[in-house]
Amino acid sequence: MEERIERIKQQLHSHGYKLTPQREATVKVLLENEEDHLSAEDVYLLVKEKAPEIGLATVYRTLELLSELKVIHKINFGDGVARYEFRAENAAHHHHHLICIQCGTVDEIVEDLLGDVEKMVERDFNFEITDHRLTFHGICHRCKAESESE
Amino acid sequence: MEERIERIKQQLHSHGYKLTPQREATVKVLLENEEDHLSAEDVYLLVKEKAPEIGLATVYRTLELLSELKVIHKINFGDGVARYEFRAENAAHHHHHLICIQCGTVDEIVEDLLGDVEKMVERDFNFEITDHRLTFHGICHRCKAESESE
DNA sequence: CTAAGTGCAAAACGTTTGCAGCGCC
DNA sequence: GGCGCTGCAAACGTTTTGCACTTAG
Repeated sequence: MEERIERIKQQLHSHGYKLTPQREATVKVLLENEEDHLSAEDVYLLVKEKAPEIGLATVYRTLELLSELKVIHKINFGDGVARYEFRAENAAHHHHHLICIQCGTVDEIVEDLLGDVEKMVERDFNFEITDHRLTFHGICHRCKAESESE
Repeated sequence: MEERIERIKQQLHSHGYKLTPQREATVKVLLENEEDHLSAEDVYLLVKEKAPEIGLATVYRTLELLSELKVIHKINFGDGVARYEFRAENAAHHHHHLICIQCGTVDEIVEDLLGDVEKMVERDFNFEITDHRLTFHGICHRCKAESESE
């Protein structure tokens, strides 16, 4: 945890930015809730518990800054709010999302399912892929278990 | 074109809705620009050329209605605006998007690349897939050709 | 001292909604 | 003459911005 903050601090410094207390609080919240896909509002409320004087705008500015530095990733599941998650350190390491249409939970698949598909797309469409997004919508194992036990 | 409008008219009627002039103008714009992925604002401006008296709210309501009837599909590429495209007639027929980060063009891949991947996900994660979204971000063949010729 | 960073409030953005009026069966 | 549909304007929730103040190097 500490060393990850230290790393982010260095990334900020190398681009001429500072790790202010507000930014540090925001990063901590993101680290502590790495499993979830927090919205800016979520982050704001959690940060406010540690540092009540922080403003929503600062959280937005920090999230945008961290996105620019590619520390976090801004994702959009189509529900009108942006969510944020840490980026994998090694660029090749992709992951995907399973969104439950019943309970709304977002699970992750950390395996890279698209290696072959990407190669095919690059070749057949002469398209140089820099990133991809893959989400599955459906019913998660929890909701399936629940409906079966009824 | 005419028969497609007729079909949509029937779909509306079968659910107790009418094909009003405003709705018809909207559908026509969607049909005429099927290649593009128009935002609500885009549709509004194009419809306004044919029917200047139309309101933006009506366009939104029409697009929502057509989405409900599964005539069109609301998609979100993460740029903050919803876009719309016609749905494939046969539900099994998926397609995916190639978004160019240089020129912004959205191309389509009509092949279903995910058949095997879906089976794997359903089995390994006990997740019942109802839908999926796959987009690749990168540099399209046009921009690649352009940068090479410089 | 200077520039970056902050909090607040106001603005902007895409989208939705309330409502009075209109037009079609 | 009732009801679906429309246009307008106002409201909405999320995100951005302008500005004066604070802080760190």
